[in-house]
Amino acid sequence: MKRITIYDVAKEADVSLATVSRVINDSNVVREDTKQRVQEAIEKLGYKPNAIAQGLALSKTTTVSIVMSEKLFAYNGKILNGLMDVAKIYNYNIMFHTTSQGISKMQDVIESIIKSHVDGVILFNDNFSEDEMEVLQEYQIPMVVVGSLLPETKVNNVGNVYVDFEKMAYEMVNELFDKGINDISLVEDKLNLSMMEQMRSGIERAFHDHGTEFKKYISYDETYKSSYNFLTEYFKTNKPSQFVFTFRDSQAIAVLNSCQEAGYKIPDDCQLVCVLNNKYLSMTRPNISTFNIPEYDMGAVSMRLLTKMLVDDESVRENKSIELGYSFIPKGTTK
Amino acid sequence: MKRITIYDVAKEADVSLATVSRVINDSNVVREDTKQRVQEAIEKLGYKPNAIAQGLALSKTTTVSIVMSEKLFAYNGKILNGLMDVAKIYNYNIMFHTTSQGISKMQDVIESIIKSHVDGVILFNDNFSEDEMEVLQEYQIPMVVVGSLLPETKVNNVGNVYVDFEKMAYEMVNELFDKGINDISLVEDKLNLSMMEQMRSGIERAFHDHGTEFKKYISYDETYKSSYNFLTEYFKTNKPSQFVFTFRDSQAIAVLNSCQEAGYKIPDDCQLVCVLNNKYLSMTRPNISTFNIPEYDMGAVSMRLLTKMLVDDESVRENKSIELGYSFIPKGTTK
DNA sequence: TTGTACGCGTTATCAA
DNA sequence: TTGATAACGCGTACAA
Repeated sequence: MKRITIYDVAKEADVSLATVSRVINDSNVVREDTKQRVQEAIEKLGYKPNAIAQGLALSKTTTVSIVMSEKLFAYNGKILNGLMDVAKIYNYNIMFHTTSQGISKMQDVIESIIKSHVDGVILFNDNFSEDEMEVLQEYQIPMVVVGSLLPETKVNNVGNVYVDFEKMAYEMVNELFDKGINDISLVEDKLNLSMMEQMRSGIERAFHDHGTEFKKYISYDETYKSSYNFLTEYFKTNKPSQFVFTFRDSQAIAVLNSCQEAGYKIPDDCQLVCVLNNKYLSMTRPNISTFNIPEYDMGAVSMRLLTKMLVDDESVRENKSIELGYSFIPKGTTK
Repeated sequence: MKRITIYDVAKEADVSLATVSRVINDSNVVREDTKQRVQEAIEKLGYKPNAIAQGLALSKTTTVSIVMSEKLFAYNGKILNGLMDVAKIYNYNIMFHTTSQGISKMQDVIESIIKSHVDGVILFNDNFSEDEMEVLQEYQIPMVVVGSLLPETKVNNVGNVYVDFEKMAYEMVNELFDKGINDISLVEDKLNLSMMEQMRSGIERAFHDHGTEFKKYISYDETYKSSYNFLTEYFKTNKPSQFVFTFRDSQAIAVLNSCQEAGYKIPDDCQLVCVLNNKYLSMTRPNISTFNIPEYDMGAVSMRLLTKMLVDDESVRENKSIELGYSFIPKGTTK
């Protein structure tokens, strides 16, 4: 079955292809009755414009690339939801790229982004180096980074939608100090290293403000099982900290389970917070305290920012950096 | 910055664009020294072929569409991983489409698939009607459906990679009957309705084989919270079934928590199985028994099947339906 | 208001 | 072995 082209429609409606093109693109110079005829022909033949040919003619694909690490997207469902919903509203197609250590290096992803001539790119944090961003920049591909605050960089003109994890950690630790709590741990999340870095630096700043030094940055393997095993062993000879920051659900649950099984009471012996919120935190006993990070909005705002940059870069030249708020959700693991 | 085209390379290497094209596409008729010259020019200018133009010229985009419902992809991470890895190997780009009730109806997704001229489509179950598949079929777009067994349909020539949930349920229930257990419930999962249908029919068949009738197909709202609340209320006046099938982690955990809190012992008073396995099932006490569904393989096999269909449909004409195995993983909620 | 003709960047066919 | 040139399907100046 041959695909219907604009020529077929033109012949059917007995006009030139230019006229058909005008009808498709809502030009208002077409006379009403010919417009009618053309639309009937389109309907009759079931014509759909070829986006590839349009892309070539216009040098515009109405497609944006989303890049995230293979391990992350199970956790970033809501961000992805936000991205997809807004992309749908603006009629953008999504090219989806994942990166992982072995099979798909960022290098290949960049290569395919450039070849595909997508109109813009959305990058998740922890996925790329500055060099890699510069490559994209050379090709003038509009770009927004979603996740945490982008460090000062020579790569300019990049959109950034973020939550200020540094501030979040800083404020929380200050409050803890006010309550007399100073034995605080931060459990590393290898999937979100840039966010970890910011939280750590916020905590360090708070410690420093109180004339002391933060030492309990805990780093071990990334799976629930190994975390759980590590901690179970650890708690045989060590007491838990007064307060533990974790980033993801599974880390928090590992702490909760191992700690409770070692005979410690939560939140009495050890308070616990998990930064990223999801339903699993409500399935434990007690429920795990967390933050309300506006994940869906992070996606939605990022995509909206990108579309603005695509339509008219000037209009957003000065405010490509958008901070989103957060709030603490106390549950059963803090007091 | 103007993008480098094949013309620029031709001029730089002092050959015609035809020759450049031959070098790019590994034609073996090019003399070695000119090939050298061209490659140097490509290198020097940083030329990358424009995939859009290639797509137009070849009527082939090396892009495949993946369609899944917005709510599902948080659960289908592993399938997606399998899909992406294999796509990467065969150098296919991925167009990612999500469907949801409001914003992006399947109709729009189909429209954009057709316009994009992707080479093939991978559909997740529960995402489309037979009519919608027929539309894709009309446009001759190769298609594979991943998830559960496709029912007999007039839409032919569709790939299908599946796990036989009907058999799984049937076998398990038979074993239960052998052990004298006949009070069995199946909790509906609204996110995976076609799989539910198959499990239900497997259970019904087993009941029928034993001369009785299956009645405990339980259906309520889909979130953890509402499930938990429903069950908590339910167990105030009702005993749990001897054996409960759930599909997703949150449903299983809702049963586990509410049941235990109502004073029932698991697995003594009530046995529990969750079909889809993930790490959260190991975070509960006791750990929840489950099945090993080869999710990653489902994705990988699907994509490989699709690429085969794209390259040479004849070679796979007779075996487009691929069943993958499963196995039971007993943990603490069964005995 | 409509049509003609060129350009978008490739591949492929044919001559040379 | 190489080079012109016609497609691929569309948008758009420009002409009519």
